[in-house]
Amino acid sequence: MENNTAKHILDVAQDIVRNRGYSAFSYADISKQVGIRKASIHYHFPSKDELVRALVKRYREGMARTCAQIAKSAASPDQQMLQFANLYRDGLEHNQICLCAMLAADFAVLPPAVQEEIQRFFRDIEVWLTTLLQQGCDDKLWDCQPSVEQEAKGLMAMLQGAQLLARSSEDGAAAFEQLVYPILEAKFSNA
Amino acid sequence: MENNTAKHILDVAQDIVRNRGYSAFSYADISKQVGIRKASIHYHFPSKDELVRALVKRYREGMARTCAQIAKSAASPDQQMLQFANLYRDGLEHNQICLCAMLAADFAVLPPAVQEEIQRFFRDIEVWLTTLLQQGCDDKLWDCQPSVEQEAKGLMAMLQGAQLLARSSEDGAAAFEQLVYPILEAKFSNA
DNA sequence: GTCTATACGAGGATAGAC
DNA sequence: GTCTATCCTCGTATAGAC
Repeated sequence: MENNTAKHILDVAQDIVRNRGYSAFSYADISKQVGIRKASIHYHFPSKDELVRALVKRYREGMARTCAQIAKSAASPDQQMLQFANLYRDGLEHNQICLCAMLAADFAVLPPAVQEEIQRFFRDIEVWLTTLLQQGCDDKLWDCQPSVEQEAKGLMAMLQGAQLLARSSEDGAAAFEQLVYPILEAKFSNA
Repeated sequence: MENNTAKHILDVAQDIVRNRGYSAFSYADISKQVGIRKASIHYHFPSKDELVRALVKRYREGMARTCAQIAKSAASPDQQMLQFANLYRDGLEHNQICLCAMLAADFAVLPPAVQEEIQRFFRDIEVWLTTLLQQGCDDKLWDCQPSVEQEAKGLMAMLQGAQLLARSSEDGAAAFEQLVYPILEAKFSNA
């Protein structure tokens, strides 16, 4: 139980940013939810830029671990694809989209170090998806046209976009499911 | 030439919001670019909420007109689809994504009146795309699975998501093209 | 590590002169 | 219609006591 204050701050900050965006989150918000004063946050993270940079880095590394676990599981490619999509759906149940999807929208106002973390996140995801698609093609389950790379990019775009669209629905998670699942079913089932 | 100040303010505000988001735009920004004082903006738009509401309404109506023009043109369904996609690409040349895509990310911090405008925008787009897809299916050009409605949702999601992803690339317009065009080609060509 | 106190700028908004 | 002047709140950040 090494649940220190720094982790608590990042947890709260992540909730706020995923829900409201980079420009609309403040030390005051964190202060209230963590239960310490604004000034105390600066002890753990000297500036807002540093805080967000650490936040995105942690998020990216966590996502990489989660994806690695999915990949090394015994699940079939189509099950892996569904597990991956579910990562996005789950956040929507609390009105949260992917941290990096939100920050991609805010890209123009981000400090350069954070911009680089975002780019790396999407690169990692694209590589992971490409690998999964390649496996499905090798197993003769799927047929990726015109290429696995192209299919991976298209899938990423659809998932990111579906989250955005789901935000403006009353039940975001349901809207996401209705949009994404039939498409995944049609393209990446193993029936 | 009835290019009054109110229109100038909205033009500038639109550029800023599409580039930086709702929370990161201010009266000071508009003031500088329009060449009037902050206080003068309040004469045209009493509050920030009113300004953004007028902005989204104008954007939605303009988009509806543009789409109507595409629909009533002599262009074939696949050409219409390309023209539609190009609307999104064009903004990226100035680092701008669809106003409503940006505001969908900021949805949680928007005043209710603006939220309703956003929802209406996406509804309008979805109806328009569904109509186009239905026409293509009627003409035996395309085959929409599992349904035209589903295909329309998926297309919207991909286009919105492709814009987001393109933001973090150096050349956003090029990244958008490389992601979207091959997919449109594969699905909605008339060859 | 967390606190109080404070600096300093930027935010939206209003009153009233011109 | 646009200006100056001003208000009040909130933003990040720092100094120094405990």
